[in-house]
Parts: sequence; C-alpha cells; structure tokens
Amino acid sequence: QLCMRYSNALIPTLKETPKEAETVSHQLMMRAGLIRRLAAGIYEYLPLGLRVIRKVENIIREELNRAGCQEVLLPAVIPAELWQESGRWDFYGKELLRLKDRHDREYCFGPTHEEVITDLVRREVNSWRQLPLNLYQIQTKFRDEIRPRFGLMRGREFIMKDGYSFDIDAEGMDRSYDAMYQAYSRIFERCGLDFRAVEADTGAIGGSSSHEFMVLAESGEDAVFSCSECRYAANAEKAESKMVWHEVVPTNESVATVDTPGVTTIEDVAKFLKVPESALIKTLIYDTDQGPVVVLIRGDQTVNEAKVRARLGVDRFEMADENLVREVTGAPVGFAGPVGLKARIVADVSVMHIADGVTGANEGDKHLIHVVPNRDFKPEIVADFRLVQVDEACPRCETGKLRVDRGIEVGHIFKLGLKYSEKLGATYLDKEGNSQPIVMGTYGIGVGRTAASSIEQNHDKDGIIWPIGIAPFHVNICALGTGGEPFEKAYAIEKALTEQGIEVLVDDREERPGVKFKDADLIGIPFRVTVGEKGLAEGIVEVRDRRTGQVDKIPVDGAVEEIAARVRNVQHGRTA
RNA sequence: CGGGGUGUAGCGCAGCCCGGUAGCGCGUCUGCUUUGGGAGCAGAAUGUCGGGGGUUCGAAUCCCUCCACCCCGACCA
Repeated sequence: QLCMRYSNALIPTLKETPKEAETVSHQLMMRAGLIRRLAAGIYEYLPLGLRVIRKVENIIREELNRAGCQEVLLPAVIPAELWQESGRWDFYGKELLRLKDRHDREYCFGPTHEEVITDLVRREVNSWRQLPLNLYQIQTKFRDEIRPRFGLMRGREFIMKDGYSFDIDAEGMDRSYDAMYQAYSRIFERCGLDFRAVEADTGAIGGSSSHEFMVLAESGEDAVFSCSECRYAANAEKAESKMVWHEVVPTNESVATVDTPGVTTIEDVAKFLKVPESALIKTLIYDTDQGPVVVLIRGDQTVNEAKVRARLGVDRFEMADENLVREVTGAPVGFAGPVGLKARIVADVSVMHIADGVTGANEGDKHLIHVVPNRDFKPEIVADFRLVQVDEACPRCETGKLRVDRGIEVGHIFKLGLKYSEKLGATYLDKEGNSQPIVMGTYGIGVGRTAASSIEQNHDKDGIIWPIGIAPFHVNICALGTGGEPFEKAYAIEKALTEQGIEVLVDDREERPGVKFKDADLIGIPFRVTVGEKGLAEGIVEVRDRRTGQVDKIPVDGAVEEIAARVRNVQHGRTA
C-alpha cells in the first residue's frame, strides 16, 4: 500500500507521554501511535508501527534471500516431545510458555525453533547433495520473561527472524556463518543503525564462536567493550584484556595462621592485615551440577561467571549458600581459602602471580599469610576467569585501551555445531555412503527491537527521525486548510509520487497547520511537503527535511520530480 | 521471586492523611469565529474511583484480600 490518507487512518498520537513508558523509543512509539500495550510485554502494532515492522522484515528478506537463504514458516505451537528429545523441555525453565490441548497433550509456544527445524531437516534431508541449506522464518515468538520492559525492546511476545544453517562439515558451517555475518551487517546498515558486531560468550556449549550485533545506545541493557585503536569488540561476558604480569619472586616464608576475628570481606582483611587487596586470594564457592567448585581470583579482581561456566561446561552455576560453604570449607562464610582444601579448585591467572598471598584458613576468624600458589595449593585449572575493566589493554593490538559502551542486542549469530543434530539425530550420507551428523548454525534478529533501537538512535525533542529505509512512509504531505486547491494539489502530488513507487501519507485532516506540523515531526517521516494557499499563490510548495529541519521552496511545476529525486538521493545514501 | 511504587474519564493528574456521594488540564462531540508550528468563545458527553469483602447512617478516602501495571535487584538458549 503506497499511500494513506490521515483523515481515515488510525494514527492515535499523544501529546503527553504515557507514564508506563520509560525509554525514548517506548515513549515515542506510544506517542506517535505506532503501538499500544495489551498486557505486560504484549503489544498491538498499529498501522504506522506495522509498516515499520514490515520494512525491517523486508530488508531482512531481501538480504537473506540474496545470501541464498530460503524462507519457511514453522508452527508457533510445538509438541512437547520435540523439546523433551532435545532435553530443553526440562531445561528451559519458566521462560517457556507451556500449553495443554483438550486431550491434555503438552505443547509449548515456541521461543526459538532449533528443535522444529532440526526435526524437519532430519526427515527431509538425507544426502550430502542437499547441503548446504539455510532456512529462516519471520515469526511471532513468546518468551515468558521475568521482567518485560521498554516496550518492544524486551517484550514477551515479539517478532523474530530466526534462521538455521545446515552444512556437511565445520568448514561449511564457517562459510555459512561468515555469509550471515555479512548479511546481518548489510541488514543493520540498511536500517540506518550505528552498530557493532561483538564477540559473544558461547555459553556452556563451548568451542564455537558467536557474535552479537549491538546497536550503541544509552538505554542499552548490555555492556560492550571495544578497543580504542583496533576493531576488537566483545560483550562483557566474553571480553578479555591483556594483563601485564610482573616477574614475581615467591616468599621464602612458610604459611602462617593469623587471627582475624570477624574480618570477612576482602576490603576488611586487606585493611586489617595492612596488605593491598591484590595480595589476597579471593576464594568463592559455587554450587554446580557437577558438584561444588571453588574459584580463586586475585582480591582486587572480579570473577566473570560466564567464563567459568563456559570453561567447566556446567549448566547450573550459582554462588553456594552458607550451608554449602560450611560443608566445603568447614568454616563460616568469609574464611575460605585453597590451602589444604579438599575440593575442586580452579583459578584465574591473576592468582598465580601472587608472590606472598593472604587467604582464608578454612577456620572461623583465621586467615593464612605467606601463601604461595603452586607451593601451598595447586588449582586443577588455571585460566582467564576475570571480568575486564575499562581502560585495560586491548587483547588484540599493542596500543589500544578498552572502552565500554551500552548496547542493544538486535542480532545474534552462533555456530551451534552438532548440539541439536546429535540430540535429534539429523544426519546425511556422505559421498562414501557414511552417515554423518549435520553441522548447524543459528541466527536471530529481533525485528521489533531493531525498529525500537532505530528510534533510540534517531530522534529529537519533537519526535522520531526515521532512516528512510524503515520509515513508515517516505513523504508526508501536509495539505493546509480544509479543502480546495491545496487539497487538490496535494492529491495530485500524492498520485504522481505513488506512481513512482514512493510511499506517501497525506495529512488531509481538518486541523490547523500547527497540529499537522507537530504530528508530522512526531511521526518522523523523512520528508514533509507543505501545500498551502500561500505557497500556491507564489507557485511553490515547501519540502522540509525531518533530520536537518531545512526547508526548501520548490516550484509547483516539477515538484513531483524534485521530491522524487530527493527521496532517491537519500535512499541511495547521498545527502540531499 | 525479593524490595519499592502506582491504579480516579481516551491521555496526564488532583482529591485520600482528616469519610459526607468526584474534579482539573488535554483529548472527544456540537455551534460560531479562526486557519503556516498543538486556536478562541459558548455548550455537551464520558467514570462499576482496579476487583471482591469488611467497618460505618454514609467509603475514592479507613481495614482485609485478590488483581493489574511500573521501577530496582536477582534471572535470562
């Protein structure tokens, strides 16, 4: 639908900001009449909002189809058996919306579709000749989030593009992954977003790589670390930094016990014993599905639980409660240490560079001093388990420092490997006739979130400033007055522009000019064309650029060509 | 799930402490005037005061309870 008349369109703009809306994108989506809320995290898409959503979807379709992907549409309601087969029925938790039909058979409303697509592929794909294959869909998902917020940014029901690649081997998967990386970059560019592809944590699956596409915005829920000099970027869970370790000479003194009555925190112990926090060996007890694990890190550093989780390959990983701490260490919380501890111990690299350490004695109100790693205790694993901090050195280049920004995750690509194909038995016959597991990748884009993050990046005090690629219309014609020549002229321009494939909203309401201008700014269509009696008397109409605010008077004759040219210019990335 | 908060007209809010039968601004409708940045005047409509229960002669207001929503936290393939 190329054109719309405002007078009979449902565009319920609001002068005031609904109090439920906290972030700019949520506020403006409400005020511009794009969405309305039905329940927590569940929204209605109104005509303008839907148009934006469809624009994003179509950009996704074009780029994915160009990259050789095929669109499918899978069911939203999925039988429990498939999820039980993959093991996620028990694992996914409360986020999974579970349903029962009239026969009491169990289903879930799909939050993601690895199971369904893998099931389809295992039934329909048998030969290496059918691979590689890359299938995607654009569909409504449901995740029963603990706390939905920020409008479309974190809804429970949301529209997502999810895609899956199937290859004969890891090299093929890498190629598919790279193709998606490129396609995603083009998609977000066309959506007019300032984004970064950052390295992401691969979770307990381990080994494979993953990137998140983050839109930089103040309101972002995720931290993005990036290098000031090179292209390194990673999310907080994955980020590494280059630490400089000084050569240390371990103390010759043997371990000694000191009384530290009631002194339990790192800060207090350091103060009490008059040593820097970096001399302490912080000892944290975790409860995991592999049993208790003791994690050591230097006192001035913070454990990155995601790194430990990934390295150990555990699924459940939480801080031990008081009872478990006592069970493992024999002491109350605050006096744990690795020396003589009969437990599974892993350590961050930082610990191994402590020359003369202090740690808990596994006995109430006592600490140990002169502790030397590898002499007094030996961790099972030494690795990078540290949460990086701003201004630390970039792990990739020599010169850069890490900075941190807020980001909104709009896309995620992930090398799955064999996880689902093995669980569900998705195999193919290779050239030698041997059965091989299919190697998979999974790729997602939050469609509504992409639209919302565009608003976060493109707005001013008056409203939204849509990038032309996802704007609900290209041109907003404000016909001033209540009819007569301005309206006739506006309709004529509308018709001519429409014939050239340009999308036009004509504001033909019986409203004063100010009202139309305010709404035009709010809605944020890239070009506003004002057709009024005054202008027509001079033989001109006005074209206003929403982003720059610049107004140009152009002759009525030839106005259509001029407007069309400006739209094309912006569409092709040239400044008007 | 823990902590905090809010539910009164389509939207934003006052009234609640100190019970007396519901109000303001915007929006909506009608008429007249107006018409280049959210008009003016006149008139009008609109509420189970989130639901249920209780106290009371009388409850938006006090008490109990349930629900919804928002914020912070923990959680998040």
